[in-house]
Amino acid sequence: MRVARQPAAGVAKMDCNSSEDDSELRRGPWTLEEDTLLTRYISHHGEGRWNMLAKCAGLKRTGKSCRLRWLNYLKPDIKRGNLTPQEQLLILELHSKWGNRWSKIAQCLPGRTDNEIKNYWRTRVQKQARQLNIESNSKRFLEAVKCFWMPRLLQKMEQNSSISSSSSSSSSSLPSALANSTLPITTLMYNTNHHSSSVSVTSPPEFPSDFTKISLHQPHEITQQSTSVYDVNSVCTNQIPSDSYYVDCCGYDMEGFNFNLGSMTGMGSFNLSSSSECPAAGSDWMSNDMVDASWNMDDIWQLRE
DNA sequence: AAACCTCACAACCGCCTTCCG
DNA sequence: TCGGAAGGCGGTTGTGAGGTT
Repeated sequence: MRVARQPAAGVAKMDCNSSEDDSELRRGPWTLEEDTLLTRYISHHGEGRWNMLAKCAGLKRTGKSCRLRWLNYLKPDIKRGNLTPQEQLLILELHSKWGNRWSKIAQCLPGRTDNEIKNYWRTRVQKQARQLNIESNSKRFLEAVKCFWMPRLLQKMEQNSSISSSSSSSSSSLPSALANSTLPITTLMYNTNHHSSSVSVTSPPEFPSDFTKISLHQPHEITQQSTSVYDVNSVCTNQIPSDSYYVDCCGYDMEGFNFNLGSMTGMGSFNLSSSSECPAAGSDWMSNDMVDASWNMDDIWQLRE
């Protein structure tokens, strides 16, 4: 965890409505003492009435500042650490549905704050969009997320689950990574049999009917091929090679989708091959070092070299 | 070892909405 | 019904840590 910034020397600027007390308002990083004061006060009196709370607690902070500090940092049920693949997947899904409605998205991720999700999106997702020279709010990027990133997160989840299940109970049909999922809204289904496996994310009843539905399959009945360049129609009709996972894009309008992961110049096709042209989608794209919690989409989007 | 760069994230800002007298 | 205060939210910034050159 990062060390808090040094307390800012400055105080809040005066405005026309400032009282004398306001001129002493502190800004900048919170000190341990302030955190203690705020936590102690809220534990005794509860949240709400933030301006009054700030005064009563003896904090020289605005109510807003106290609220933010509590909600984003001090609240006991806040989760720390990297976002899990499940959480990342959910964020991608919900963002594709709701856009920058961070607080709404955060409500679906217990223990995660809107600020954290917003930061995740800005620092990781938008970074990838920049690297790919795609506008992060463009349809093109959205499709890239849906068709590459999401399935890989699913695959990651499956990989995690198979590792954990093999280390515990190999006969379990519900991997612990999924069984332990805290996702409140997304139904995760996992099936495995002798030759095939799938992970599906489906919409719960309370979601609109067009809510994202993606499935990850590895159908055994399709003949192996060395490369897997195929068009979107093939994907949507399940006529795809089996050396790669594919996405069931039922929930998406894939018409006119022009995207080639390898060159970014293809028309009407995209590449999930295991060739060197697209190592991210290759058979070794998910090596063991991606299993740790710090895994992120950089691993997915290593498109070049 | 130092300078520089990038990343992550806490905190702030300003606008909008809701609440309340 | 109105106006001010408070709360909520999304966008932006500042800064320390860690990595790279």
